[in-house]
Amino acid sequence: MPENPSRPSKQSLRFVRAREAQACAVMEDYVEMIGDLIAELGEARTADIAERMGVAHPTATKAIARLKREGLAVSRPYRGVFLTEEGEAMAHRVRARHRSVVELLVAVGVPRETAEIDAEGIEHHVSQQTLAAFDKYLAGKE
Amino acid sequence: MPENPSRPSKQSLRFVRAREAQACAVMEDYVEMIGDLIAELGEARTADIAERMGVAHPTATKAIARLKREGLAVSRPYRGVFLTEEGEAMAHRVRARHRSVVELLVAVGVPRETAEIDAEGIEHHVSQQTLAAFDKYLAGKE
DNA sequence: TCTTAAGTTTAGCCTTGGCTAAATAAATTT
DNA sequence: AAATTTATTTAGCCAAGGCTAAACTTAAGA
Repeated sequence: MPENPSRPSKQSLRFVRAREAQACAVMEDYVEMIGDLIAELGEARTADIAERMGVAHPTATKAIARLKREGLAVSRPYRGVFLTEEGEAMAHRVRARHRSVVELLVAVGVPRETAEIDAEGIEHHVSQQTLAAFDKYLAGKE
Repeated sequence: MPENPSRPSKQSLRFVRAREAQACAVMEDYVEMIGDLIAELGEARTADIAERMGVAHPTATKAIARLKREGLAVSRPYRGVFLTEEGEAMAHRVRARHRSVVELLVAVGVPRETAEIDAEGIEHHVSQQTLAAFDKYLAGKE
């Protein structure tokens, strides 16, 4: 069997990795957003989540269902959404990474507003090692 | 009508952008890969494309069909795939951007091997402005 | 309280991008 | 030339993540 996607060749590894990262991206975004809303407003409602994510309500509802299924969030019907400990932890991690990515982009000369936009897509593909390098670089800058 | 996904709020813009970028990502990867294979081997066969992208044959076949539908590639049944002028142009653009992203990551201290992996996901979210900033930064470092 | 307004969920559709299994075509070997 | 191997495509499945329209709950106002 010369072809076996479960044991990818050296060449294809980075594509497989990128796809894996992408699969987490949406969940990470929702978790972070729910964290933000709770911090700001005390609770995260479907409508607010949808509005800020730029999607229709039912899309947010589906995403929330998936978060619950994966143990990242909890909610009772027609009530606000809250994060589990695991969700909370992910939100913190994601928020910190987001900040580092934005700061690094700014540090190398990207306008802040552009950095904010691009970071939203970039952050999900920044590995531990790369994040560590970013933080070290930023620490070295002052 | 307070909610209208087609005119996203300021808050949600960056998510909409990230989703748009993601939608192009797969096409960009295939186009670049086809370009690589043609450069290396003179033609791009389905099996080779699939192998290097880390997917099963039929997945590559489907992607190729979409490339053709969008005017980026051409092929006759059971024959190799080739790029249109538009596809060629995209391949060049993507390749250049990829190089810049890798070099920037290396320049800020990311190990080259990690940079190669992470760049694969990151590159698709690097806007013109950010790319310009990267190139300027790299030129300054020379 | 009862009606209306606002918010949430459910139902059902679409596309993308994965997959496996089967059919078909091309190339190679005997 | 025929048979076998190799390569490609087709068929059909699945999940994710979009959407709209309709149903259902909750909250608010008359």
